[in-house]
Amino acid sequence: MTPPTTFKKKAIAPETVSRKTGLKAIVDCNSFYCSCERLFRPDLQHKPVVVLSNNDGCIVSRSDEAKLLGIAMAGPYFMAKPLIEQHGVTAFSSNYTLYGDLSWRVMETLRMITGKDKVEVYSVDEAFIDLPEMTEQEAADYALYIRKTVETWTGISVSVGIAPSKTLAKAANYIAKKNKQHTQCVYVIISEEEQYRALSSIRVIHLWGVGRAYADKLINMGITSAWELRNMSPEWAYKQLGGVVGLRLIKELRGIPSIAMREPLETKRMIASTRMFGSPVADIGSIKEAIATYTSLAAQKLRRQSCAARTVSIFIVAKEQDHSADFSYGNITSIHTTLPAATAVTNELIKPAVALVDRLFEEGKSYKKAGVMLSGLVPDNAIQGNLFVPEARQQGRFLMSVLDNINFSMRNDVVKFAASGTARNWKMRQELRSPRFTTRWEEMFEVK
DNA sequence: TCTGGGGTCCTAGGACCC
DNA sequence: TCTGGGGTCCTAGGACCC
Repeated sequence: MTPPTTFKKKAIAPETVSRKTGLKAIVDCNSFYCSCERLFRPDLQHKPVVVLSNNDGCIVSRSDEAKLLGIAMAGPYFMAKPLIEQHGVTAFSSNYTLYGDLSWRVMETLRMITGKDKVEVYSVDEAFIDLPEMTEQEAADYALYIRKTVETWTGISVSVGIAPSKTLAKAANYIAKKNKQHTQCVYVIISEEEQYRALSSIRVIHLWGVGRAYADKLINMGITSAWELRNMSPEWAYKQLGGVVGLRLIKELRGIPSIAMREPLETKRMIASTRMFGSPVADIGSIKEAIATYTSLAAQKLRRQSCAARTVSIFIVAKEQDHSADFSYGNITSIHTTLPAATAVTNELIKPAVALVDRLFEEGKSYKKAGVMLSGLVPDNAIQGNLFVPEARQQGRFLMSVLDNINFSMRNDVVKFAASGTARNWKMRQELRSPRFTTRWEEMFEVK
């Protein structure tokens, strides 16, 4: 079984061997946030529903009925408002506590069906699943089984795509969603004929890994369908589509898995907490309160993944003076500081973060957004073993875990740091939020 | 008047080291 | 006057994702 002596490390490209690697599934919740809201409002079944982003700024989820009315995804709420009122669309502010809980139930269901270590949670409403080799028919049956089980156990409807690679599975999922009656929300791409049929029907912009910039470029070159892209050479893709990224894309489209399944317990390398303000803020005190609050949020996330941070960055975004400016290129200023030692203790992060505000804030300007980023993350046990960490630090860590538990089970603002302030005139609008049915006793769903 | 909030990966270039 | 070849780490910026 030893390789021939002439074997050279780079001479043989293993991917040309086309080994049998099984299949990948992507399970994607249909209009996830809307589905969550409707779960507790059966009267809204088959009625148009939208869910808004933080601050009620954009539309981030639309039911099929809302899509049919022509309400744009990620469009500003105020622009869609006439359409929403005209058709009696129900709008909700986002309720992340509720969505997070339902997401967990969906993912648990998938883990119970397919095995704990087979599921890679990709986002709040999507997961990849590692599957063994199957025929096209077996895969279709299995996809249907997944869909029905998740729906029965959680009340959330999902679409399932199955293919040899993640990118093809995403493409299959796209077709499943596009054509719900016909596909029953499942689609499988395995054989070359099927790859041809499926990819010919998909525009490049709808591929996973192709965004606006690349799509424009491809269309300018006369490449419009996913099938045409698939048939370009790897060398061409390397040159035109961002090096190894493009190379991977082409391979994946040919059914050669090149994006690996991720370890389930992988941790984030950077943690951010940022928000728009409810209304523009011009005094430094309020900005500091906001930064302190975001820092404690970020610190909670940090501890949840058992890490500590070495670098603290903050940014603030000034309100544009002229209205012609493209809003996404706002007047953003940022600054960072490196701590003497990594920490996960909230007040050790708040202090430097708030100090940075003094260096960024300009008197006379008003601001619409601020944020905190924690990076240079290291596992927390790396610091716990440090002999030079004073006793007080250990106590600080204990206090933090108590605080996290309280905040998890009670209203988030019951316990907070004094630096976060109490007036909170900068906080975001959330006028249309539904109750946290599944995680707050006092807001639990009532059966009549 | 009103436009989200997270993230990831990759590349290039500079500083610095041996 | 000559001025290598490798490596690491960091930062900025671009592209993408949900």
